[in-house]
Amino acid sequence: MAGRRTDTRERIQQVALELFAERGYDKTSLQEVAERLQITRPALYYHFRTKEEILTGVIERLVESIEELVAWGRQQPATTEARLEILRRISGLLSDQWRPLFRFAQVNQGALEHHPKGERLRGCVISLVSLLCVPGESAEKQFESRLAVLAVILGNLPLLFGSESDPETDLNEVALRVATKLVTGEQPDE
Amino acid sequence: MAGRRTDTRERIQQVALELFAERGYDKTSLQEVAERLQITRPALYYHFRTKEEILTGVIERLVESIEELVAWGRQQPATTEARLEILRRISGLLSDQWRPLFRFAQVNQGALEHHPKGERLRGCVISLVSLLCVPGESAEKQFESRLAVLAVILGNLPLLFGSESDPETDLNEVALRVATKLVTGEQPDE
DNA sequence: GTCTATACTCGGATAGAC
DNA sequence: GTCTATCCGAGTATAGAC
Repeated sequence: MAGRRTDTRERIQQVALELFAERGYDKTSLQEVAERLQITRPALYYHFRTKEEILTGVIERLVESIEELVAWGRQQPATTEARLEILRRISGLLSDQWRPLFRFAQVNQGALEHHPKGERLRGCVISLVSLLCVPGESAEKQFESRLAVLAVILGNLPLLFGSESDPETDLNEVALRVATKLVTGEQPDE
Repeated sequence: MAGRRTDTRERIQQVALELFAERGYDKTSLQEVAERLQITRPALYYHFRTKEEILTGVIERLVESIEELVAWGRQQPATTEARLEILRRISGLLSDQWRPLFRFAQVNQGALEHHPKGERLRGCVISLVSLLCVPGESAEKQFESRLAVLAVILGNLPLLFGSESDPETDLNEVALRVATKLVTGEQPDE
């Protein structure tokens, strides 16, 4: 897993992620990918056997980064403070490194669903959303735990939750406060 | 807007909705649509000038049904009871008539984003999600109002919120209770 | 007014030359 | 490791049959 002479493979994946996130998987032609890399279309087929295999690579990166966070989150204690820390961590990643990956996931939701690796991706997204659930709890508490994670995620997608009235507010902040309330069971603390 | 002698046009839209919801817009070929209708591919072009125009028809149905609900919801009083009634109504529609339409919207999120009519669809989905917002309220309250609607919607997408531990629970019921709490500001009433 | 036959273009994919 | 040539399938356009 080392000593690759050129970096073409990685560059393809990077350009593909960009284009897939912008225009969507299906609407992105390999022609465009090749052009942006200054190579010809069939040249791509040296590095990947199929267009879908390029997708696979991008999905794997997404899956790995989520699984990493889930693994970390699982070995945190079940205290309220630790759970809030998990929420903050998710929010931080989303507004930073994860942004393009999540944009990609959102735009290509349909393509991901029919992809071989889609099952695994779905599984780890569920793990992420369920990270704050405690096994013994009631169905309602579990739903609230998941909703809290979702709230933080949605706080990073202004499209749906942008408040027309006052666009100044930091949506992330608001989402985090609402998620906190959901997890702690209402505690306005102000 | 009446007196069409054959129903081919409607049948195309119906079959298209089915296939788009199943396999996704891009992965559905006009060949498949035509085959399922027992006509030839070019015959579709008599009724619709392009594949995208078929999509447009499906989107319009979706938009209309949402706008209808939003219009009704907007003329409800701002009382707590009325807001809960709105949530119940959304939940009811989702688990019934809207199910295929929402599955379609979910699978084809990417395609919808790049469609001319996508803007309008997005707008009316935002209206739907914001239906319980009251203009003067704090950003937090508004976020919670939107989250309540989302919760009800998510309660109908078992994929993400299914509880492994006890799959017997009616997710809709749970979602509705959680949404109620969000709207009324915590009131366990049990 | 409704559909079929045919043909064109473009994008994904393969084989083989350099 | 990349390019040329080529194939195939899908969206699209048009002519014309009924």
